[in-house]
Amino acid sequence: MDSCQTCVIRNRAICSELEFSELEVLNAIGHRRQLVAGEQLIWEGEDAVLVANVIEGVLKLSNSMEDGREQIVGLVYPTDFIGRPFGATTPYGVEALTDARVCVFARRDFDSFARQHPRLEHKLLERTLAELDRTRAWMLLLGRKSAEERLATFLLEVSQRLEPETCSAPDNARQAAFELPFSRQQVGDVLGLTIETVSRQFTKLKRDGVIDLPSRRSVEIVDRRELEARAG
Amino acid sequence: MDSCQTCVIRNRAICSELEFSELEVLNAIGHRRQLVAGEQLIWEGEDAVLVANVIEGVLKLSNSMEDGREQIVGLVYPTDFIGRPFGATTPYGVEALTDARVCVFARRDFDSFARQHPRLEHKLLERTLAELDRTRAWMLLLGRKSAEERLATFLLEVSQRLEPETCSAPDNARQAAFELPFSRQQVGDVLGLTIETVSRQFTKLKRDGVIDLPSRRSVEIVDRRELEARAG
DNA sequence: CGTTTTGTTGACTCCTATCAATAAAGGTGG
DNA sequence: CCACCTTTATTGATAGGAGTCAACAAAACG
Repeated sequence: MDSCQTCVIRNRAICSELEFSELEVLNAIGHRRQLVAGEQLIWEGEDAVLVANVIEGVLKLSNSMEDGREQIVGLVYPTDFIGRPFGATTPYGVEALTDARVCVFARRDFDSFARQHPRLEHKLLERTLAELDRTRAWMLLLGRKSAEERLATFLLEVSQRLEPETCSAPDNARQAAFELPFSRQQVGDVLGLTIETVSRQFTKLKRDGVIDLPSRRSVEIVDRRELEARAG
Repeated sequence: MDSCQTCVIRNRAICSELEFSELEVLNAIGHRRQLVAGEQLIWEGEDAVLVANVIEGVLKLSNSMEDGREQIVGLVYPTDFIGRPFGATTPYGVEALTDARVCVFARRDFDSFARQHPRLEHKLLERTLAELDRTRAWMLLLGRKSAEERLATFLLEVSQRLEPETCSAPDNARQAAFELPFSRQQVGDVLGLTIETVSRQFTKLKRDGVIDLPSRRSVEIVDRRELEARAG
């Protein structure tokens, strides 16, 4: 049952477009792994021994400094690819933010499989290019936006990437209400802010009637237009 | 004479590893273009009509906001690839910071050539992955580093990527003295700082004997160890 | 329930942005 | 080659936004 054939992300991850016979090979070199929230999959700077696909859950990629300062440099959602193929080391740590299921491969196995399957490499290239675009857009936020603009931008992005449990909604659906898979500290680590500043900005957006916060981790976008205006 | 055969970056760009016959095809669909400092090659958000390879010079990739705030999201040097293959739009502007020579391709021509040449796509994938790593490292700088740490980190990186005119030095040579291809404003746009803050940090590093500034655009690293310490 | 973790709020500080005035380079044309 | 003008960089004074430190509140957890 844990095979590519029954995989829920089968048609949306980089393994889509592979033929039946190819999938069997891929299935043989990879295996499923269940992660609990907070579990580390890859340590920053370690030899790049594995790569993976996210099946379910949200994970963070992060860089940190010796003195403890940390910056989340990427968030990965279902269908996203994790790890550093064709490289000696994975320059960022990977940790599950929610319970998660991933499909992991030994990097060397994956590398050689990929090199023999141009369609897979092409998919990976398209994904990597898209991720680079997203990352660069985030640089504008980190370099030039105010705390309020950062949080507003973040909430809008999360509402797009967090799809509803039910698959009935259209592909580009934006959720008005959702559960944040992040603590305040993690939101700070994504936005380059302290936890206190994040908290104050949440409070401000709520006080101004732009969002509602039914509970610690849940957010409801009350006035999307206004939130977009505040995103800069 | 303007052919791939005589190209100075022939063996270091994504076109390396292509065979003679393939190079001829590539040569036919691309052409050289000379840019003067300040010339815009691609506008932010425009249809992705062209991609290019940098032969000589330095160019910036930047994102900006309606109110004029700008963030440089990437710097490209000789052998680097420019543009957004397989995508509808190029989400950042590309402008030459120095006089530059590039080898440009219509994106559609390049896309179809690439899809037929897995070795080229593989090279492009490796480069894109490396660029993504560099970009993510930059996020730590933008999100968490102080002005002094940012400038120190920047000077160290530039000294690595700016190779000497003479090709005699080893591949990973780090220049102690070099000409910055950037104005103070551009340094600010890379680091997410204002021009005044950049200027003050330059002055401070000079006053402390870590660097010397023989002229506006030239920098000499006097105490690399100390500069590294200040880079965080 | 008590304990621990996480989040909020307040007071205050500090770093960087902003505003403003010079100073130094760089170009241009006589 | 030099005066003139423009652009770029430096420096100072001040303000403001986010960080820091600290107390408290509210969930979460056992």
